[in-house]
Amino acid sequence: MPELAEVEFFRRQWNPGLNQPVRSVHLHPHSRVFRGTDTEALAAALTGSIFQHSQRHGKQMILRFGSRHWLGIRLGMTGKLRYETPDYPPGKADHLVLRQKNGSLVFSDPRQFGHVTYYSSETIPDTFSQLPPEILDDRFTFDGMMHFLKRRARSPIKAVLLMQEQFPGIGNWMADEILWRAAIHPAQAAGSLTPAQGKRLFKELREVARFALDTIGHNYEDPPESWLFPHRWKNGGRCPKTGGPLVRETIGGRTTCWSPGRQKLPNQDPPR
DNA sequence: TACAATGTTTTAAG
DNA sequence: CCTTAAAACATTGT
Repeated sequence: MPELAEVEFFRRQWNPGLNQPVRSVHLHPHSRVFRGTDTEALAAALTGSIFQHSQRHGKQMILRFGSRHWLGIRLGMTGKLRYETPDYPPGKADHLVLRQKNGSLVFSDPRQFGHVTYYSSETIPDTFSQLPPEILDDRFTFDGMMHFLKRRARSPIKAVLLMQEQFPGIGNWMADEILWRAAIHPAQAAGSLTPAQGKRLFKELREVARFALDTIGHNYEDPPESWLFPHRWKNGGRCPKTGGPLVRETIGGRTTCWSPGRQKLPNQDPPR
């Protein structure tokens, strides 16, 4: 479910528990979401510790408990963070529940593509601090982006936008929204973008990320009707810019929506 | 029933 | 070693 701004929204859901001790930890030890992590150590470490801080980078979150305990959380397709009552009874998909005096911090994920990892260290784990720059960071540069596109020259631009090592936080709906705004066909080869297309892509990446964080990140409201977002899953949906029909097709392994009247493939082999 | 879902990770081929 | 495409993961809803 979640991309950049949705992850930010869910991160905030646990804010009521900040600066409060965790009284007890409830988890399903063999749940897939804990793959590769020591659940006994996690439970022992967090019991009695204070929830100090949380931050997000792309779709990843890191939370600090006490002085040397960290939880890395990724939400996968269906993960959520919720704040429930102190005696909230965990449901089937509630893999982790941290009980506090005033409420329960709940991580749920029916599909279990999400991931919860426990780290013990004085400082923030390298796996988090070493992540590539976010879209809105000054270190995310046009030249760096174009270099990455050249390294993925034959892949459809849609597939390249989903690569977290260059575009942290971008997911399926954001990629479609950005390409639609930039008037680039999602199947166009990443290495064939003109400098002008690159400039538009770079601009729209930043604008969509900024707007999404400022709106969805706070209250999960849907983007406005003037965006592609509200129209992209509707059968018979129409492009808010051209009024023409929208098309859906699998590109880069994901269902992709675009406006053929606006997003055209460059002519490669004009008929003789 | 069959298929698709706002996501990674692994596997295999070129 | 690098890029690219497809399958796999597990569950729910249409």
